Amino acid sequence: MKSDQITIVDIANELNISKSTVSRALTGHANVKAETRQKILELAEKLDYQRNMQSLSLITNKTNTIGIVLPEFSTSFFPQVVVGAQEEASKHGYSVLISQCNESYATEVANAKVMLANRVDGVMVSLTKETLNYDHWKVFIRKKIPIVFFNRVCNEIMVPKVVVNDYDAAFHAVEHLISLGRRRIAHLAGPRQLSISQKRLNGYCDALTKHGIPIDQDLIIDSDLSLNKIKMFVKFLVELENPIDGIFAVNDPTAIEAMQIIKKMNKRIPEDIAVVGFSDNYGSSFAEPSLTTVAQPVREIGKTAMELLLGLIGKDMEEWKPIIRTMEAKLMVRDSTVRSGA
Amino acid sequence: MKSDQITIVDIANELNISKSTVSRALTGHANVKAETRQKILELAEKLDYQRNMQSLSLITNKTNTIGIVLPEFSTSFFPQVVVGAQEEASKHGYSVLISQCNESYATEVANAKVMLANRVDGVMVSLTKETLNYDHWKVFIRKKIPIVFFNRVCNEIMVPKVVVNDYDAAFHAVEHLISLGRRRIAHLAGPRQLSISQKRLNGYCDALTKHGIPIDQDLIIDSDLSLNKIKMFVKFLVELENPIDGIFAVNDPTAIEAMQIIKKMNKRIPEDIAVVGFSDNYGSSFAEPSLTTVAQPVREIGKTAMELLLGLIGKDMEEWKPIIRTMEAKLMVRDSTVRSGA
DNA sequence: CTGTTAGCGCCTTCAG
DNA sequence: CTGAAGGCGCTAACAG
Repeated sequence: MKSDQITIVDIANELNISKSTVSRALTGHANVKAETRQKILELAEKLDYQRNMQSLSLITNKTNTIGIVLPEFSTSFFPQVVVGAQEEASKHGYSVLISQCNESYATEVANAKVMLANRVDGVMVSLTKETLNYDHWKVFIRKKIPIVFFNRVCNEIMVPKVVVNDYDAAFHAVEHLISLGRRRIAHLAGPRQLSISQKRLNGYCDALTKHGIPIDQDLIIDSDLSLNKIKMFVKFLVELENPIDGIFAVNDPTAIEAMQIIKKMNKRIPEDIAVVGFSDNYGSSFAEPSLTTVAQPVREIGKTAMELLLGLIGKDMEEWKPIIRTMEAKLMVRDSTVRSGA
Repeated sequence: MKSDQITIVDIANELNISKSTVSRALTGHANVKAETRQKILELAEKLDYQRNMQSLSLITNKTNTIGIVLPEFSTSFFPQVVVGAQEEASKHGYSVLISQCNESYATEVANAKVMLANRVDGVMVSLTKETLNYDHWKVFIRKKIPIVFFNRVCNEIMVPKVVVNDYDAAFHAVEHLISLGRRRIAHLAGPRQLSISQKRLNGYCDALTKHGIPIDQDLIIDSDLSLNKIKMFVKFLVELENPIDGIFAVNDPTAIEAMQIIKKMNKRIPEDIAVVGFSDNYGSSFAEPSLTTVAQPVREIGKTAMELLLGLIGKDMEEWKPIIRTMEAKLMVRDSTVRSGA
C-alpha cells in the first residue's frame, strides 16, 4: 500500500491556486501575498505536509544526508562518536545514515556501495581491522564526494582525518608504568595494519628505550582485537622465566580480559602486574580493579570529524586540505596501576 | 561543487543508444540484445555508475530506507539492537537511518520529523524516558507509514511491538533474592511512564507477595535512570533502622552505581546486600562483584522488530496486526548474589 | 505578486 | 528488440 503523503499539488488544488505559489510560500524564497501565504502554511500544517526530500535532491543534487561507516558497535567508543557526530550534523540540517561493519572488510565494501546508492553528501569513516584495500573509498574521491576518516584512518587517501595523539598517550602510559618501577612491561598490540596500533606500539617502544629498558620481542604480542587468544598470551607472559610486571594493552576489552586471567592465576593487580588499557570504554571504571586507561574525547571526535566533513561539502576538491586534527587523549590513573586508599 | 555522478544519459550518449535501452539493460526488467546489454553493463561498471535512488523513489514512492529512533546510545543495549536490526534490513535491501535522542522528548519529536522528511518506508522506535505524548508517532499512522515499537513501547498506538518478558524476569530475579534468604529487598525503579519500569515493578511486588513478604513503600525508590541521586537513595536504604539485604535495580548502570556506594559504605556484596540488575549491559560481567542480572537477547530484539516492520511494508493498514512479540530474558546469576568459588 | 513551463534521473507505457 | 513520450514532486527560470 502506498502511503498517504501530501504534495504541493494537493495543497494547490485544495486552495485553488498554482503549485508555484504554494512552493514559494513553503520555501520562503520569494514573495507571496501575506494572506495567501498564511492560508497555505496553515493547510500544510494541518495536513502534516512534509517536503519530499527525494525530489528536492533531484534538483539540488544534494541529499543532506551524511554516511557514517563504523567498524563495530560492540564497545561504547563508536556509539559515542556517533552521538557527537549526529548532534553536529542535525545542527546543520543533515541526517545521518549509519552502517556498522562487524569488523568485516566485505561488509565495509558493501556499506560503501550503500552510501553511494543513497547519494550521501559525504562520509565519515573508520576502517575495519581487516581493511587493507581502499579502492571502495577511492571511488568517493573520484565522484568528488568528501570523506573524513577518524580513529582508524587510511593513509593512502589525502583527506582530512581526526585522530588522537596515540603515540604520546601510549608513551605516557608506558612511562607511567616505568615510573612505578616496572621493567618487564608487555604490550598486547593490535593489528599492524591499523595506524592506531602502530602508533601505540611505537609509543610503547620509545618509552622503554628512553628509559634504557631493552625491547624484548617476546613481550610484544600481536592480537587481533578478538579476545579468544588472550588467555594463552597472558599465561605465556606470566609464566616466563623472567615474568612480566606490567601490561600495556592496545584497548580496554583486551586489558580487562587480561586482568581476569591474571586474577585467576592468583597474581595481584597492580602489586604483581600493573595493567593499562586504552580508550576508557564504558565499564572500565568499575572493573576490579578499576582500569588505568587512556581516555579519548569520544563525542568531540565525532563532532570534529563531522565539522570537517560539512566544511568540505560544496567546496572544490582542490580545497580539500588533508588536515589531520589531533585530539588530546589523557591517561586516567586508576587502581590497576595505583591503588587508591580504600 | 556538485559531485560527478554518472547518469543513464551519460552512458546512452557514450554508446549512442537511447536512455530507455540503457535503463532496461540496467534493471534487467525487459529484453535487450545480449551484445548491447553487455556493452552497457561494462561501461556502467567502469564508470562506477550507481542508480540514483532519489529519482527511483520518486517513481516507486519507496525509499528502501528504514528509520530507527532510539532513546540513548550510552549503554550497550541500543547499539546492539541496531546491529541485529541492520543485519536484517540490509538482507532485504534496506538502508537504515538512525537517530538517538539523548533521552529528550523534544529531540524525539524532531527526529520523527526527520524520518518523515526522509520518507522512510517504516520506523522502529523505542521511546525516551520523557515521552508522554505520542502525537508525533500518530502522524506516521495517519500517513500509513508502518511503526514497530520495541523495548520502550507505546500502548496508545496499535502496532506490532517487541518486548521481553519483563514481568516474569523481574519476578524471577526477586524470587532469586528471596531464595537466598533475603527479606528486605529494595527496588530501584525506573520512570513510571515506561511500561518496562511498570512491569519490572509489578514483578517485584508480586514476587514479594507470593512469598508472604509485605511490600514496604519505603523500599521502592523512583529513580529517573540518571545516576545522580542513587547515592542518596542507597545511603537511605542502608541506614534504615531495619536495613535492606537485597536490591533489585531497574537496569545495570543503576545496579552498578548502587554497588559502588554499598562498597564505600563498607558493606559486603552479596553477604550483607545482594544486588540484581537488568539488561546484562557491557561491563556488568566484569564489575566487582560481577553483577547478577537479566540478560536480554539484544540482537534478536533488533532482528525481530525489523522483520515485523518489513512485513508491514506494502501491506494495507487493516492488515497491521498489533502483535506483541515477547522475547525471553533470562537471569544470569553472578557474584553479586551468589559468590562462585574463588 | 502569481501562473506557466521546463527539467532534475529514472522507469514505464506506447509505438514502431 | 529499441526509441520517443510522459510523469513522479519539486524548484527555478520566464512571463505576465
